[in-house]
Amino acid sequence: MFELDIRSRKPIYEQLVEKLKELIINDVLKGDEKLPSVRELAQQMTINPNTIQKAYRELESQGYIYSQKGKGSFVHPVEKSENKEELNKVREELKKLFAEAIYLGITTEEIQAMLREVEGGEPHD
Amino acid sequence: MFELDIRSRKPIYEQLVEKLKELIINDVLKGDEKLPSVRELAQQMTINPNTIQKAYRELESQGYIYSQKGKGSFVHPVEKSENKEELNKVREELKKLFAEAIYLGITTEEIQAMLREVEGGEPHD
DNA sequence: TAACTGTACTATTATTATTAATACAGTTGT
DNA sequence: ACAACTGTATTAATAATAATAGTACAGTTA
Repeated sequence: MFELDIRSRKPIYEQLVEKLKELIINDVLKGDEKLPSVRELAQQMTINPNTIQKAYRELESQGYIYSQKGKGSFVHPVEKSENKEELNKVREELKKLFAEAIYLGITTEEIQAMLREVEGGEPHD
Repeated sequence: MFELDIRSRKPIYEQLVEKLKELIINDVLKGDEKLPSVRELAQQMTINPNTIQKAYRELESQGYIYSQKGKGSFVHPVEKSENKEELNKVREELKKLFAEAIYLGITTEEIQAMLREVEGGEPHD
């Protein structure tokens, strides 16, 4: 499914959250698609089930997946602008990053080009 | 100078790095301006000097400040696109954030508006 | 019923962050 | 030369967090 950097200083569960978020955002994992079960993924990656569970719990609280006892965990289909907290967090991060990028000398033209590039590749329906 | 969230799960030295970077990027701390000494800042914030040093070391490795034995630590004046590693890291983060923002339903128009906003407020010379 | 699911809990270990106490070398002003 | 600053380095002890291990319970499915 993906790989983690075991010797990174970033906690495993955080890396898991990031990677899964990426897959969901890039529509590799489609809406309502079932994720590997906690135990299954744990075995695949040879890490502890509790660590997977922690990542799933985090993803759920951020609104990216939902879980049902006995059934499994699934990708939360996007209903636009649903998670307001997450939305504002992203807005804040964008502003910070823009300031940093400009500070480092990245031109607004380049930034806009990157935006168009990402925009073009994201018809997630 | 600023405040840290002592009960955040994010390490103190990381918070320090972020805050200082922000001040530098937003030109609150000007080029070649002297930062508080390791011991001084440690006393002000009632945290250990080693923690400050760790943050300063990180900022130096990222190219945001420079330090001189016996003299102090200073804001590194920007010579555009100097730190290529940092540049590419920011580019990568931008792409990820764009994808996430679009996924969450933020329009490209809004993103462009935010960019213009930040752009306008950053004549750091 | 058997074999799956998520979830919760406690205990233990491993890893990392933070503090603490020194020490040394360079700078600055007196 | 001296005192009082600077950054830097090192070692040790403690605190905080991440990760593992083992177990249990409730819901689902065939």
